[in-house]
Amino acid sequence: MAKYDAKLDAVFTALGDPTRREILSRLARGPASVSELAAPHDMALPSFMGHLRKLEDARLIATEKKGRTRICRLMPDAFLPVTGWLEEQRALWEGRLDQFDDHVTQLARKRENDPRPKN
Amino acid sequence: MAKYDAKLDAVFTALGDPTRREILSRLARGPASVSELAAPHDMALPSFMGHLRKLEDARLIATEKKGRTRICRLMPDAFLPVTGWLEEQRALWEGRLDQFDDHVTQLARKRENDPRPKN
DNA sequence: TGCTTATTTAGGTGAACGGCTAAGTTTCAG
DNA sequence: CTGAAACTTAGCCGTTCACCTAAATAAGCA
Repeated sequence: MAKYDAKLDAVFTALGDPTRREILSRLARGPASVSELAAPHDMALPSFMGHLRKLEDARLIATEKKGRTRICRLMPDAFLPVTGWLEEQRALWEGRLDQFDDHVTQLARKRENDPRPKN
Repeated sequence: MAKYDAKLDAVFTALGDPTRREILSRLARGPASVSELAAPHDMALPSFMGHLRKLEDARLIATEKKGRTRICRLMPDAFLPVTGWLEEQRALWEGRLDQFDDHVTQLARKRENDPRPKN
């Protein structure tokens, strides 16, 4: 477990910014050039490129230069560590609920055998 | 859609730190006091409290002061916006794949009616 | 009351973030 | 060959991050 940890840092923090999430949503619909991606974002290009950089560092996107334009595309597998971690957490949490259920069940059983021990 | 956006920022960036993810994993097994939580983390308490603060701001945990100790517990519902967003992305992505399939299918059909148009 | 435990507050540091402008570089189009 | 398009590099700026130490507070307990 926790094999993905190094990547989780990069991916989660990359997802922690609305601009970057919007970029991903756009790219989910298909590849696009930098300026196409940047157009809806009221931001200087260098700032915008910073976001692309982070997404690429986190392997959430890959880019390729074609002539003078750079094409970006989504790398959906990069979400796997994230969904994996969330799944782990859910398992832990539900495991805990099960224990709680067991506990309650056991209490109930005890009460049946020996009703109102004290109270 | 995107109703959760404000929360997504806080939750994703909260999850972007390994210390904070470990805290969540620990709390998935049940509530704990600040010092219990801090024990495995080689870090000064004030630093550690900073992490708890962020988790609480993101509503991933809730805390309550009991006497001189503060008890922390997981708030698993805070993951819903995250899983929701990931689900949205997956839907977009798969929608795109479907379109691609359609496109290929159409090309194939065309080719059957009119084999080797050029090549 | 006074000691100890469990935070909490205050404040400081260096690095990273998210934004900017200005000035390249590379490629395409005429 | 020249100019516009599409990035790219360099560098500055104020804020937030993730740490730290030192000192203050609050609550049990002997």
